[in-house]
Amino acid sequence: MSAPRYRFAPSPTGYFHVGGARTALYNWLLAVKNGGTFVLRIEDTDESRNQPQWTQGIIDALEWLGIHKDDSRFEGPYFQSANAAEHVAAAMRLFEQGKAYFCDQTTEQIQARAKEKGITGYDGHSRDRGLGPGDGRVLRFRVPEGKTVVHDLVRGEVEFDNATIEDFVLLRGNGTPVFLIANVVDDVLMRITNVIRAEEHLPNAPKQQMLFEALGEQVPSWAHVPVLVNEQRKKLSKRRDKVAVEQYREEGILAAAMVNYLMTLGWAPTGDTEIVPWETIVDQFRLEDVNHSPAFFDVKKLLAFNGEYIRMMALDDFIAAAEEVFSRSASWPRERYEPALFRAMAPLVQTRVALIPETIPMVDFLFLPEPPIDEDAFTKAFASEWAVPALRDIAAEFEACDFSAESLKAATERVGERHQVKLGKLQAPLRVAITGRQVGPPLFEPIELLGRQEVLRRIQSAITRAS
RNA sequence: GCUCCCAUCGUCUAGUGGCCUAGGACACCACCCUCUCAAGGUGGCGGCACGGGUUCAAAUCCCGUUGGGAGUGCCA
Repeated sequence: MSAPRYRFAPSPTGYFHVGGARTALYNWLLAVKNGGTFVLRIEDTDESRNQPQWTQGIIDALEWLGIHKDDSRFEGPYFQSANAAEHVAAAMRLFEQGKAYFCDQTTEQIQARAKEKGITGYDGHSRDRGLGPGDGRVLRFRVPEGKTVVHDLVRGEVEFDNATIEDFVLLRGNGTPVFLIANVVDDVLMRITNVIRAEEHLPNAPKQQMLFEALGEQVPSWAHVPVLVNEQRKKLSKRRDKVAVEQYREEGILAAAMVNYLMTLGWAPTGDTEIVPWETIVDQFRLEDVNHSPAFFDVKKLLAFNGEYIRMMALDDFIAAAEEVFSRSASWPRERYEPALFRAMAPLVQTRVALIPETIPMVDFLFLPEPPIDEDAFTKAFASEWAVPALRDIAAEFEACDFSAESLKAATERVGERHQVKLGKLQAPLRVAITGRQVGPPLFEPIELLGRQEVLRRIQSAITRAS
């Protein structure tokens, strides 16, 4: 028994679908677990659609997910379009053996006859007309009588009556192969032993199985995993839904969180938590355990996973990740950035973000010359008549205290007692004065970091603004 | 229409005939903690689609119904 070979065959589309990410992960996981190989094949019979940057996009996305091109278990990328000659040769072999035949019927003619007969699809009109190859003639597979049963690792045995499968096209009128045959021939060429793909391909399985058999080749082991759906329970589509993993990545989803989340769709690790390391998933995952029904891709839950992963990060890693995001942000005040200030704040923001980029509005006020005032927050915070007088008192207290977070808080509390306002309420105008916003990380630490002069200036500026 | 697939809390799932008055996670709600917001802690809400069988026993097996989905291209 030779080592299994799993193939992942995405189409070059310019973006990497989360559903594709999931099947890629399944293939990779099993290849790793079973000592096999992960074979990447860019699947398009049309050479012109194989854009190099799209292929690179797929490789980058796989890399991000932890499927590394330079890993010894990774093979490819191969390009389906490169094998066109082989595809045609195999199809012609089928023709010579009488397992396929040429047909000159146009789509219109086929439809007209189908309508007349009250059937759908092609009726096998040219089966016994003995046509040879010719311009505009398609080569169709002569579907044998009987039944085809597909042994599927996730769904068991699926039986198809061959009578319900029309004589499908192998070669187009212009002589080029269609994906059904190209796919099978490539699988043979690349010695693929395991096919794991989305359920939408299940209806293709009997057709391809018949081709493997007609070609005298070993049928691979099939596994069709359920599709990912949106809240309307429809298959995730580029038009309607956010499906590009690149987009989630840009928004700050961590690879580990994405991988973990994707793996909990249709499957779950043992125990009371779904947040588990990749090694555990590899260890426990079995295709046979994958659910049979479609799973809703829940962005809210993905975000929750991401928050968990952020909180699990070591402080230094969190800081590095945040600084990476800062460096890519157009609005980030990079010329005034002080790493030490952020380092002091980082532990306070780490528990407050679900996405790394959310760090920016939590700390930018430290580095901006003026706090970015949120008008609504400001109006609300200064609505009470005690706001301005209390702030004046706070300024006076701040002037006198030793300016540690602790004493700043104590000072503010004293002012609160004087004005009969709880700290929870009193912090609102102070917070807006300092940070510009009504919510954020704990207040007194950044006040300490900002320093007496700047803090008093911001308070004064807020008082002026409110009057 | 035809073919195929599917059916446990709102969502993702555990469950492979007795351990199930169905467990966990996300979301939601309440309380605790608390300088806002989070995080954390505690508790709560909430489900086996329906109808028949089989069995001493069914979420689990069988049949049917209903409801969802996918495919139905000289796309992949």
